[in-house]
Amino acid sequence: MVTRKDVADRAHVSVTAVSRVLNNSGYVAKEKKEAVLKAAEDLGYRPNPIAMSLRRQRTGQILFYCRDLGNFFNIELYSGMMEYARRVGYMIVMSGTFDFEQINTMMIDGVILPNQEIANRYEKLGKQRSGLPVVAASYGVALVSQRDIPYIDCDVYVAMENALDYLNRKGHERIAFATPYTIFDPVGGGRHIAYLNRMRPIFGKDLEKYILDGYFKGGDAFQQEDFFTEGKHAASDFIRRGLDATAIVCFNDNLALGMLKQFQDMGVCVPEAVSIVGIDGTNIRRYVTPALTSVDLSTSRQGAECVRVLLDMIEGGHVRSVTSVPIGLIEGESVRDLKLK
Amino acid sequence: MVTRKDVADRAHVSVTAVSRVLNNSGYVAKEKKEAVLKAAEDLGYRPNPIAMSLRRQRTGQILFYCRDLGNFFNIELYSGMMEYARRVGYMIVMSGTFDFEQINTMMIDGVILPNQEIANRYEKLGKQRSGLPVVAASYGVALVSQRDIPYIDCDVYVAMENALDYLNRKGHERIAFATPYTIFDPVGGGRHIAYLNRMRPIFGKDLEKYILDGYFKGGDAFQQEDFFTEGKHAASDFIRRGLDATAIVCFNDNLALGMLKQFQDMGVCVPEAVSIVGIDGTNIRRYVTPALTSVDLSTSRQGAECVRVLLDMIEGGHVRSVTSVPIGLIEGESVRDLKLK
DNA sequence: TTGAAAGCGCTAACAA
DNA sequence: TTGTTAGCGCTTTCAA
Repeated sequence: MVTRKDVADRAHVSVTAVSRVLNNSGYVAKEKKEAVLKAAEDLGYRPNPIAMSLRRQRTGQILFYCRDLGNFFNIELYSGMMEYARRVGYMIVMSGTFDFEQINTMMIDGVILPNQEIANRYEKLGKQRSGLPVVAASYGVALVSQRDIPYIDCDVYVAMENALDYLNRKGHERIAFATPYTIFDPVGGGRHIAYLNRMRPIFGKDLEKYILDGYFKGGDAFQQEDFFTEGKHAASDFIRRGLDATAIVCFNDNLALGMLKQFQDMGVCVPEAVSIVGIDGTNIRRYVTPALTSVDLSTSRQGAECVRVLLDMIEGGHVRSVTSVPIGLIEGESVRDLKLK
Repeated sequence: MVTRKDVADRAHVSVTAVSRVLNNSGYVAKEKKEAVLKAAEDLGYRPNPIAMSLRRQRTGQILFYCRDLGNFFNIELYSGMMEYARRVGYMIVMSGTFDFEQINTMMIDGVILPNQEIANRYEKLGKQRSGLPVVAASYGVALVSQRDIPYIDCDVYVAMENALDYLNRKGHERIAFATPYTIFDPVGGGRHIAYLNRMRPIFGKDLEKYILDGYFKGGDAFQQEDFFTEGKHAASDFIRRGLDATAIVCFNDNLALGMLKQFQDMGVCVPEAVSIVGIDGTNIRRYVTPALTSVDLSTSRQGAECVRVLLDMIEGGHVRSVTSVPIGLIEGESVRDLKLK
């Protein structure tokens, strides 16, 4: 390994001079400058990134506290983070363990937590290392229980309303909901509440029949969650219950894909027999037939915003408590227009 | 930030003593030891990872030189790397730029290159920073042009043979091939060669009609490649050419999914009208209907092996030139058994 | 205009 | 058994 000392020796100057040349700072005689440059070139000198980091007390790395790449949503969050970070010279490292303590052993300048539940836990258990900035992605800011952490929010209450509005416009009134969590579990968040608010008037006391829920047993925010498989179960239940709903809103795209798959395996046509809407708007929706109609949560944008806000804290010291990303809807082929009937 | 110095002051000992206690090395009097532990606890001391890294000249990080998470194959490689790395206390950072120089600014102990093409370029352009260990994933070791880098190989020649063998067993003789590269482009590698070898006797001079190729224009190993979209084009071409093949082998799963999607959009039934086999065995194959039959390349295993071999170089100094992962086949529902006819 | 020296947080050889 | 010291590679006073 070639160090500044080596360059200095070769150019017959001090390491200080080398630093000045390489950083374009301070005065240094022209000819010495050239000598340094040449020596550095000859030796193939490369600055040592670790030493740089130690010196400036900054790693240029951010932790995305997540391990599950099985959920396409996380992949998109991550992609958004990567792209933004890359442009501003940062790196994203990904890791999620059961042990927050491990965060303290990492070379990072800040942490991005993937949701409120983990953020809450972090507040309680993890905030050991003083001064490490943290932001969290959140899904309905009204449900955030404490505000010590800035949130980059995506309002899934609105997302659910978008899904239901869209289905209404297509003539659907009786709409079921599939979620892996139990319907009153706060983890379900705004999606659950919005559905209940909108559908209670429609279904009255029959409402709970139309809710396909509770597939995750002993739910734990840290477990690897297989939404796809639970979606298959939800589809089976839908048929078993003989529901007369014309459409189903799914907790997320992975789950929607599971339902779609199971329906197709059972010979139930989508969208002819039943329509499906996902939530997330992940890219994967394009890969299936029928292409999934899904609520667009601007996920990669949310990832990018997480990085932006975090860097604002790291570099500028600014803290903004909540940032939001827009919600849309992406039409696919998984919803039948009943008005064309 | 609390340092060992702070702890030392509070415990009325030297920093050396603190180090010894915290590292369980060397002698230190029992009562001092306890004082140190208590002081560290009181102060909430955490070792500074950057200083540790500088000291031991090791970052505990490995670069996966890749940026494209749109290809499920890369996601699986990455997952395999992450899991293995996690178990041995390393982190994987992911980044791929057009500029190899940037690698020199990263806090990493080694690099994993995602394929031979990039490895070749790296050899030519990048090997600036001396001593940084590198391994590469490869796809047919016979095609590796130089051996300065250890390869973790996955023999896609065999993979293609597996696909064709399987199709033969199911009664398919006339089998087309879809690839985004031109058929004689070495980038295509073993898949191409194996196909040509096996199908030339079948198709004779008509062979090239059955090859749907060349969709990537001005192919560049660094570009973001959209296999899915090119798969759609390949499917359209298949129909347009009016081919009488009963099955198609696809370059990879993403491309296969594109073909499947396009066939379905055009009303061509898979596998009734035409069978499809992918190569990769990515998890995504389960998400579509019909589930994709695909050659299993042990991708996450390959990712893990990349890390294992690289760590062998980093920590042990051992170098092994080629490591291989097994090839299998995962049955889905995208191949029709013609023998049941 | 230049370089010696101190320091970022940590470890290890050495001396006491 | 303990602490002083030098050093990992780099930057930045500070004095010359």
